[in-house]
Amino acid sequence: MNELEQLDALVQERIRLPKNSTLFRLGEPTEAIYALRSGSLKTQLEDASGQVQITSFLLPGEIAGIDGLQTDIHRSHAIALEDSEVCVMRMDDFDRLAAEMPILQSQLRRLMSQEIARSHNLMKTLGALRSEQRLAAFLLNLSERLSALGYSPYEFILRMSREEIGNFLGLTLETVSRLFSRFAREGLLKIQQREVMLLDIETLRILSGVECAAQQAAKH
Amino acid sequence: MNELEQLDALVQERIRLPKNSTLFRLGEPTEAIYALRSGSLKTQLEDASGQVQITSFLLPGEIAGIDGLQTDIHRSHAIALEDSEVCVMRMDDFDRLAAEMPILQSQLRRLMSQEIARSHNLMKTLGALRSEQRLAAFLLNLSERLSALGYSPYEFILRMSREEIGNFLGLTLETVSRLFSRFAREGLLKIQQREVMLLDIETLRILSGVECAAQQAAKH
DNA sequence: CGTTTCCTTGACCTGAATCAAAAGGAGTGG
DNA sequence: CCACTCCTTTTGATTCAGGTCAAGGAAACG
Repeated sequence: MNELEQLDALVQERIRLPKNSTLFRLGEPTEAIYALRSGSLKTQLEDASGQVQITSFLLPGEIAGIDGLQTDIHRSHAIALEDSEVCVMRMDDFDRLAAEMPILQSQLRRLMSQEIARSHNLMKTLGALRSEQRLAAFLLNLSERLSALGYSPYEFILRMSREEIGNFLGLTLETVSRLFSRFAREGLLKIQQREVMLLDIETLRILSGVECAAQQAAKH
Repeated sequence: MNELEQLDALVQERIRLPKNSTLFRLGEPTEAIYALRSGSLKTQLEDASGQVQITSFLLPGEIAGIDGLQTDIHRSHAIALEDSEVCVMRMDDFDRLAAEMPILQSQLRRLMSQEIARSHNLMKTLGALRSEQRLAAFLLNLSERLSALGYSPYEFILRMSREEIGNFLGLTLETVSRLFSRFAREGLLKIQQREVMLLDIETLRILSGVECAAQQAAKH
């Protein structure tokens, strides 16, 4: 029985989320964490001026709401990119159950640690990579996660707009669009609206920043 | 009191870190988390090509090593920016003690949640702000944290080089240097090498991105 | 259908990177 | 204490990646 299945056992309550509906909003009390069962979500920060930064796109099996456990107030919005369904794990129940099943605590710890690692990697993407590298890394990341879910790593549908991708990657929607066109022109992928087909994952991987390693290896 | 004694036992071990020494390195097993007692640290990711991204600068009271709890392997380096001292909390001991003191678990949870929030905010800085906003936000953040420690929020010493600030903020060292010069020319601060004196925190705050809110408020 | 939202593409501009040079400090050894 | 090197920082000149502005076009939607 894997971790998610165990966490699943803790859950009776489910919520259906129509496209564009919010699972939680910034400022609301944190009562639960949520495991995405189907569909996809985005989470985003928003400051006083309305300026938004998307901090993650979630796929089935991934967790929303583990920020905000500090203050008991959500620090972000979680919004469905398509009709979705989540499992609710109330923190009260969690704590009660965790008293009997200590492993739950360490599983939550793992999930949080994973989120920290993910955020740090994203900081690297935003701080150190150029636009083409960012988009290539983004596509490969999606591809891998979908693959882990049993979907094709080569062909998938983007559930988010160009603008959302751009916001997430620290680029404008025009730049994202141009990069898609260029990648398509160069034969790396095919893209039609939100349907993507990755044609040359190896080159994308090189593009995404691993190429430095290859270069350095070549020198020796 | 028993509990306090236990807590004490948890952190009896201390480590002195000379400047530039490493507390832990990427790839090493995660045996403990570390609370900084004095001095300052940086943590940084490093990929196969040697490309580095600094993910945090730590001040006394802050925690290092809570990434890596997922895989039991550190995903970053932690390096002392000056002679420093840390308290060691071995995860074995922590888990044993937490069985008797459940509050420890929730405290760790808070710390991790805090780190997630911090990373997300930084993502916003890296993804959405322009260079001057990034540096202003960086200085104000340092100022606030130092202030919380009882130091002056106006006058402090940067323990990191221009290059390290630039890396952290996704800028080049030249850009950081130019911004310091410009801020000084505009009377926002004085800077001499690594000694900073903030002269106009309000304007810095406006610069750092809150100005949008002010503008919007002004419209209504 | 018409309307709206999203995407693409082009022209142009600008903020920050890059390249280059010099100057200031800090540490070292004579 | 000075002369030396090394490292960090500053500043200038130039370039360029990506942003901004603008206009069409294609899907999606009621």
